[in-house]
Amino acid sequence: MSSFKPIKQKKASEEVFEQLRLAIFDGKFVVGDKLPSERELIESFQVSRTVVREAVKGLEASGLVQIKQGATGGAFVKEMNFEVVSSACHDLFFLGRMSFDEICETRFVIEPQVARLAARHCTPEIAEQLLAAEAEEAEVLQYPETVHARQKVHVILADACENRLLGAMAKSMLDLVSNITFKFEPDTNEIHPPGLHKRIVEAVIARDEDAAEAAMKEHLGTFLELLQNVENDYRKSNS
Amino acid sequence: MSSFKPIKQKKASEEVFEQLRLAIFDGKFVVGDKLPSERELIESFQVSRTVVREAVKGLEASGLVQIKQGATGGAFVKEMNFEVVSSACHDLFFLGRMSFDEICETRFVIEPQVARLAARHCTPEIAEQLLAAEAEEAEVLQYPETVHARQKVHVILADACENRLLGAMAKSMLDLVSNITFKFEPDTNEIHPPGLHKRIVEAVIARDEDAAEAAMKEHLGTFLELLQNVENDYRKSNS
DNA sequence: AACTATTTGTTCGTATGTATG
DNA sequence: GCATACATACGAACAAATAGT
Repeated sequence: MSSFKPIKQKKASEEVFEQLRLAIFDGKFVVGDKLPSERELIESFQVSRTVVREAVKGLEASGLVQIKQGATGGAFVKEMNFEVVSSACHDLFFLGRMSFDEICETRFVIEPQVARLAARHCTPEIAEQLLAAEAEEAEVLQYPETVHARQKVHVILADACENRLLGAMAKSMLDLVSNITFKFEPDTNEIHPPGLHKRIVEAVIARDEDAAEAAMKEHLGTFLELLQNVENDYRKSNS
Repeated sequence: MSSFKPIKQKKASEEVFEQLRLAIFDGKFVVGDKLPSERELIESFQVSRTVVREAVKGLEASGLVQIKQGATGGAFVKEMNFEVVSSACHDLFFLGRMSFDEICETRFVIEPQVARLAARHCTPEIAEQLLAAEAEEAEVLQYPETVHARQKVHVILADACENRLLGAMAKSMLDLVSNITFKFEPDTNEIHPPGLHKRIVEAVIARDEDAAEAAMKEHLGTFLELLQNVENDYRKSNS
């Protein structure tokens, strides 16, 4: 007898939001397509302009569409890429929901596998990029403003692993670590001596998956542990 | 000479959104806090109610706040959890930006490490849960409607690994795989015979990290390869 | 360069729904 | 039941951006 319907009084804008979202998922609007204009949506959904605008605004906040104004404006379905997971991770850390240790651990888990996959899919072009990055790295090591040069190898590997999700995760963690450690500027030469990437690069180019994974593991093992200690001290002295 | 600042004619609602977002990131509002009411925000920002509403709506779509109505209503800062990365992955797949193969590969990379970490942090409570899940799994194997029982072990491990990001990723991939494979309902008993989790559970409870990782790797290796073939056939026959 | 059409951005006034005390 | 405080919703109007004529 109690099998009556639970009348879901969903908010109108949520309803519109969901329907538009589903339509995009269903491929009724593909990348580059323009959603119906506000006026048309008002007609279709029989709601006020406020409701429509809130719904479309929600789509924009979700990264699904981009809104342009003007005569040829409207809400255009955006090319969604793997940056969404990166920015989600970014938010989680800066809201204090994710610890530095978790970031390091995640790097330690993912990057060796990324190196393995990169070794599996290594092409001559990738090899060239890796060698160039490593040469540059050794060259500019004395200039402290070129810290980012030391990340190039990691970025190249992330792109070369041919798994965009894992690549995005790796790059995101890398980004967070360097953002955080930038604050207390450790002696990078000590914490990250030159030549540390050499074995990784060699293994990847040789397409030796096991060696690539092992080399990355060893690299991150010493490197991240040092960083975690430094970060720990830094946090303690600031509280 | 060209070092003038570009006059950013940002939209008012974007401006309000950004300022509120920054305030939350800065800890000026912590979890459970109520943002100022619409009226107050109108006063502070000197904008219309619509602008304020769109901005707050954007915060809600970003998962930062939850809006409640009524006398004690308002926009409350939400406990942001790792669901955001899960939903980002969800969107990416359903938009066709992520392939089934990438999902499987990601699982294959992450879950063995999750098993390793779970073994490292295994408590008597976890052990109990694992054994219960495995017993239930063996018991209900003949009922096809209980497919989800076979995922319990994975979920428990994801929660037990004490790295929320890796746990969320693992659960998200698991969820996607079972959502997808549900469509073509393969003969699960063949593809996923009973007792496959046994070695994993034993290793985790014994806190043998290497064995846990290896057992999970072996489990996923055969399992995912089969699934990928089935999915491949399914997709071909549907196009 | 000026005009026009279209579309989003912003504001205001008003009314309604919902939860608390 | 009533008052209060809040979000939700509607509609009309004007502002601003943009492309085409």
